[in-house]
Amino acid sequence: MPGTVEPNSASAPISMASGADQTGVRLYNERLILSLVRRFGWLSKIEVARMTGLSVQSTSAIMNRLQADGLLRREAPMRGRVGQPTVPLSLDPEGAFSLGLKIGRRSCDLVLIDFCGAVHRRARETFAYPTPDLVLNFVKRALPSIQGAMTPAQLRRIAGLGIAVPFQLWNWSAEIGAPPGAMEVWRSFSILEEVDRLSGFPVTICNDATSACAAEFFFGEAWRQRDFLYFFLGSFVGGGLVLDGALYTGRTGNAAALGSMPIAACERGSGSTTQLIARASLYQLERLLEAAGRDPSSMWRTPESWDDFGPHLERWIEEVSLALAQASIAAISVIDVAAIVIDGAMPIEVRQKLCLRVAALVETLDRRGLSDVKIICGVVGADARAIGAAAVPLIKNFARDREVLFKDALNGSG
Amino acid sequence: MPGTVEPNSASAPISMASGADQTGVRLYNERLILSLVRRFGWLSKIEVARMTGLSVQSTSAIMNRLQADGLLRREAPMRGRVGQPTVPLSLDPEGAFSLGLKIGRRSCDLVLIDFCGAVHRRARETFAYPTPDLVLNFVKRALPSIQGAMTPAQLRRIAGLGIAVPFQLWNWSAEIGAPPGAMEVWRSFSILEEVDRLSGFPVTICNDATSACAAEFFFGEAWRQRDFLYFFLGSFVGGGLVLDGALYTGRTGNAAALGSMPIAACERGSGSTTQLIARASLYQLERLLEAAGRDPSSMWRTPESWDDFGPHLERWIEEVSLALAQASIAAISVIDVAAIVIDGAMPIEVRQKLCLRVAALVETLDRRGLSDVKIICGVVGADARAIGAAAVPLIKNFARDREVLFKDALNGSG
DNA sequence: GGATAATTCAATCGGCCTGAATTATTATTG
DNA sequence: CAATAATAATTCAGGCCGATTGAATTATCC
Repeated sequence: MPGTVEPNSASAPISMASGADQTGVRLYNERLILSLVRRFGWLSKIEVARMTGLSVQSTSAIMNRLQADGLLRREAPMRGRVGQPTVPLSLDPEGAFSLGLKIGRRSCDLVLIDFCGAVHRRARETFAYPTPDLVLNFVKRALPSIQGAMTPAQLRRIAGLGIAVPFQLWNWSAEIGAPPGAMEVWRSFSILEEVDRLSGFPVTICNDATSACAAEFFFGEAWRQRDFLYFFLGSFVGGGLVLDGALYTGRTGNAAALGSMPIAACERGSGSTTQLIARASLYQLERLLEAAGRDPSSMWRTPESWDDFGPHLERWIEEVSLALAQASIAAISVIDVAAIVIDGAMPIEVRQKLCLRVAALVETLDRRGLSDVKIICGVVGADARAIGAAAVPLIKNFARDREVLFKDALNGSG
Repeated sequence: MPGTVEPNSASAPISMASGADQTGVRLYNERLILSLVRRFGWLSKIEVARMTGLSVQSTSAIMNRLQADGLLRREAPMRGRVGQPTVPLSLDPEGAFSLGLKIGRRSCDLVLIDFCGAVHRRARETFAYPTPDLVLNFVKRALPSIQGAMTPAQLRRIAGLGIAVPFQLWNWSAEIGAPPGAMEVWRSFSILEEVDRLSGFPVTICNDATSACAAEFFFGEAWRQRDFLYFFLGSFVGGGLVLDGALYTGRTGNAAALGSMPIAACERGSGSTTQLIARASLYQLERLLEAAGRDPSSMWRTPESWDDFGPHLERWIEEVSLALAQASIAAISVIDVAAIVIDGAMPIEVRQKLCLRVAALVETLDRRGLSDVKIICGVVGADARAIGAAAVPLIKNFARDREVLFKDALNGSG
């Protein structure tokens, strides 16, 4: 019997792949244009048409629609050249709003940002260590207060609420400084569901470092890179990843769990490894300061100035750089990103020093077979996690996903 | 002056992002459907409609077109249930052909495969070490011979020629066994351009392990995984990556250069690292055998049976497993793939033993903060590089790229 | 007023969608 | 056991939506 084929397990994990239609095209083009405008600050319709390859007429129609929707804003026409003046269009900051909840080791923050990433309002609560009750009560108080200050029009434009939370809080509880077992509640507690119940708009959750990466991607300078890997040094170090101009969150929202990367131990012999998290986190600096009889609390109180930490800071930077350099090499042997961005809850000078040192150390390592990589300093800083948490709903709504439908990718099936 | 915005560097690296139109939708849906049929062996129009969310009418139109194009083939209708019988459609093996050129350490292969990955013809040349002349002359002889045996209709359906070549051949030349400096010619020699001149159809080039990954992705079993990381153990170990159901080749075609990953040295103290390539490659087994006074050439001659290598093989497997386990953990802390596939130019039993051992060792490592990962044995084996090289042009033409345009990803810009 | 550049108006095309009709099989029934 | 009903797969016809092409309009500088 010809053509009797066997396979077809038929146990299709139903609809894992969706077909496309015109509405998808519209959505795709709208987001593409918004991304371009975000990226270049402002653009004229003609420039957008040239960049996208869309016809001027279509571009015009789409951008007029976006303007009518309040997402784009007409700027003052630019005269001086022959012909009708260029009308620049830029993002309207009031085009959308988003909330970000960052849950940290000793504080949590709730911020309201606009479409351009500016922080409009913020609330903060500090604690010895985080518990679900503390966080929820904080949200219950802070959320109405923030919403109360918004106009009805603004309220309608809230895209969602993003949560940035360290993954597996219950691990590393000793390092957090919580009593043994105190963090176990987080294992079964769904902060997403609880906040969802309180808020009334879409809630997303993301690893805190991936959130920080989202901030750098959407509002920072790193968009100049098409792909980049991102380290955020908070109490614990973590990471994020941007691929093909889109934030990569992975199956579990835990993509780029760089803190868990094994790093060859420096001192000990016998090829043992320790996780990056135990080598490149801020809590190690805290330990160093404590061991030297210093009060480390200013680390967290004034993340703008660490001028008086002296040799302890230097020592920490050196150790961290070594670990980050090794992690960077390991990472680009998995994904050949063009750039690695380093940011953290620390003064800009410290971040810059760190970046330079990592860049120098990377040069000393065995890079045979690897493409070159730039080490770049993040620009958002300590707030990146909260702002990034808020950025995630905006990205979900207004940034382009992985790109398809290249118009020049012709000859499909002939 | 209100609205005078500064940025807009205007130095737009012209058209980095293309807009979408209906032809893109068509292309996308065609490729999506071809991928689904490839994946499930055969599917009826109704099943495809259900999986994609496309209307039955559109699905029918698209699949009829693909059938008219010779890419899909009607199988015998299946009776037995109420209603009109189901007509299964499967890939037509004659729908497309592709050529793969694999350049290796001691041989090069040229294969012709069909749309389903079956090898129709092959040619091989062996040498002490590869030189551009040897390879080009081989192609000049083998290509006409292979093409000569094809019908005109088949010739018209050749999608292209893919080249699989180790990256940076000039590094590791000592390990290849070439005289010092002999591999330097490769530094400036563009095999792509030369073969392009000879062949007349589109030529692509790809790292050899990424090519092998392409074979596993397109023809192997690993498509069951949406994302996976891939190790191929040849003379040198290398890797590949599949993300979101698409082969990830990276900026340089050198994505997942896993061979360059730093691995904590086992014996030596002081936290030094060595590249994975020096820990998990077949040439180390060759060295072991040579050191034991054995002739290692049967390794390459009979990659189906290594029965008599005894304890040397065992020792090699143990060392390689340790290195691969460490590399696996490092890799999933960068990308949280659900599965890691291990394949290589070795007997199936050896591959299986290796996979089991790696899986066991992964369990013993510190995986805090990481998602679980399956270790899977590749099914293609030694031929994966040549077949994969040929698969690349097919993938470029007929597999879906990164996916966008989810129909259910609604609410774009309200 | 002429050249140039930005923008819009009008008509067409391509691809998917909805709704109705057709076809081929199995199940039911007098 | 033949006629009819039920079911499933497929196709035909008309409409919608969004991008395209071509022509016209507007605003500036020379």
